[in-house]
Amino acid sequence: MSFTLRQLGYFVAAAEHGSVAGAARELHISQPSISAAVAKLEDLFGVQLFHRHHGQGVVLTPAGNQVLARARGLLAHAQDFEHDVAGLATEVRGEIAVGCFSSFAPFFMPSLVVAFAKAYPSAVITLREGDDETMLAGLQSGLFEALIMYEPAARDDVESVLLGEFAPYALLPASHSLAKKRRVSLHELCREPMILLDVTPSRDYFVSLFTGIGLQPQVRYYSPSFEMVRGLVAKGLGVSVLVTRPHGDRSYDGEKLACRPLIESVPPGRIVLARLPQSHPTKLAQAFGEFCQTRFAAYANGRD
Amino acid sequence: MSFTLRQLGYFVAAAEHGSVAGAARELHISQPSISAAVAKLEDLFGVQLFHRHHGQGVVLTPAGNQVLARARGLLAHAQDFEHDVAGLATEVRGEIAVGCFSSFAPFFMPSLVVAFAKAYPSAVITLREGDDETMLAGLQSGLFEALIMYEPAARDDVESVLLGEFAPYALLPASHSLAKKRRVSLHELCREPMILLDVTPSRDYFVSLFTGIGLQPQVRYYSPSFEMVRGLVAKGLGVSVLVTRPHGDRSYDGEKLACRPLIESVPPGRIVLARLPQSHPTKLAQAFGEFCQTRFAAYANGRD
DNA sequence: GGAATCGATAAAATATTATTTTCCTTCGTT
DNA sequence: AACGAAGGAAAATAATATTTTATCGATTCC
Repeated sequence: MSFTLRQLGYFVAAAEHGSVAGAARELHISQPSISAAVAKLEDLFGVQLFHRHHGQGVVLTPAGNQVLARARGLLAHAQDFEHDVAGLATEVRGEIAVGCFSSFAPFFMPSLVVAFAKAYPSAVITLREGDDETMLAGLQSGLFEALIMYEPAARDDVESVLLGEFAPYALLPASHSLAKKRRVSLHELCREPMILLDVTPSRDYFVSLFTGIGLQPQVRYYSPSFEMVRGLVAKGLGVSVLVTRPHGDRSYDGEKLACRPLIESVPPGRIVLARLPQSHPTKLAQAFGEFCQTRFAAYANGRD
Repeated sequence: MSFTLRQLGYFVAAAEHGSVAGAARELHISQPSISAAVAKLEDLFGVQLFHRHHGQGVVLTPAGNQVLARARGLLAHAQDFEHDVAGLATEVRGEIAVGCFSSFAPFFMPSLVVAFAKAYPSAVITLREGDDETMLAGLQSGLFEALIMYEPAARDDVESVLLGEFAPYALLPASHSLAKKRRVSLHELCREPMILLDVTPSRDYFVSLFTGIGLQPQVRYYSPSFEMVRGLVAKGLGVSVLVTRPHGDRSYDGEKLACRPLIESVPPGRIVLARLPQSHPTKLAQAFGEFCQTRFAAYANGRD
């Protein structure tokens, strides 16, 4: 690619003016600049573009005419390109890939995607979900720009903002004696067989609720499936502690469940929006971040 | 237009390699060149294009991905442009505007255009005709690239190559006594009333045939129309001298004409191809010039 | 732990682009 | 015919960009 967009622009200007000097005046540059640019193009292309009529401007050769038409097209394309790219930094549009930790993806993401699409019609969200490590790796490798997940251990290559804190609750069979109380304590729960949602990093969080106050839960079943945990609890095989809570209080096979707040004041589950530190994020990425924050704030007000 | 095609190319290469250093090796330039180009683009666009993973290449940001797609498009367009323009200098295609002196345009141009179009199917000839001065002015102003005309007075801003020499002939009414001879002399003709084709520069040429040998023709009618001259001669109003000769020997109103060679050896009418001196003519212009020369050479062999 | 790879940076060298000045040609005017 | 104005080209110089040659910090692989 030997020629320059600038040279093409000078050539087009000269052609439109029928005058090198006139084009120079319009572009606020010196006349020899244009003269040199045109000469260089002619040399590069091996084709004479103008007839020089001394003291009386320039006239396109037929070849110059054909070059002019194509040059205009290319310059227009370049301008479109610049406009589009500049738009990425200044307008909320384009595509944004978002990741979400699987466990709570179905609780937040569908409505969030819809609401965001409504707020920013010219933006497109691409969604991915997966386990904690996969998602973090994907974020780092640029697979997506934003990741909604439980607050990870502090790291310098990922920055995260808190979206909301969600208090864990006890999950009991509806018929369980503890279900008669309005609130249950971890001490009471710890006497029951425990059914643990076996997903990183939730697992460690749930266990830490007990160990944090010196208790040691008796885990009877480990399951990586949220609904499996609910099913096991519903059938009376044990109790569990969870954070996210679906709308209905029945397991997939129809058994009734009871959710009760914990008596103890425990550290809540902290859901964050994680992003790679970027010196120049797109406007869309910024808008998505702000949107998540305000939306989760509203969410917290409505629930807590 | 602040960015450069070169910068875009470097960016695309880096994106394709997932590595600044790798792209540098492929392009046979130094690694900092690419690093700087990408940094400049990011600065210009206000958008981060790559995530830098130290010691492990670069990964496109989602924004970078969108820029990449458009950059590829623009670069492809630029390459097409370059290819097309280069083709003007190396291939016989495109458009060429050709002028022709009206007087003999209908004798040569239709078949010449057809033959040229057949020889170079991807070339297009645009044809114009007019009087001598208009045509020369058009050539100089770049209205067309080539001009077929009678040899003009020598000038330094137009170069011309001889296409063919055409001997003038005497045009007589078929019933005229001179028509009984195989050849006629200018002296004999000069005794008849003369009907002169009144077109520059033909007029001066025809008169000079007589004055060149000390004769003074008695011009009865001046007409700028070739067929008018033939009609007047056919009706017995006088005789004429012409160069171009149509296929039939009848005037428009059906009267019969006779054409006879001149006895004297006179300077022939010289038809030339005139062009502006161009340092870099298109391949098409060159091809047209050569085509005209070979075609007129064949023409001369067949006729003279 | 050490070698190798990758990307960013600083400084020097090189190219490219702009500007100023001057010259030459052509055109319109006197 | 002479003159000045306008337009373009050429040469010299100045200002910018780009490229290269180092060098550094960070990371991965062995």
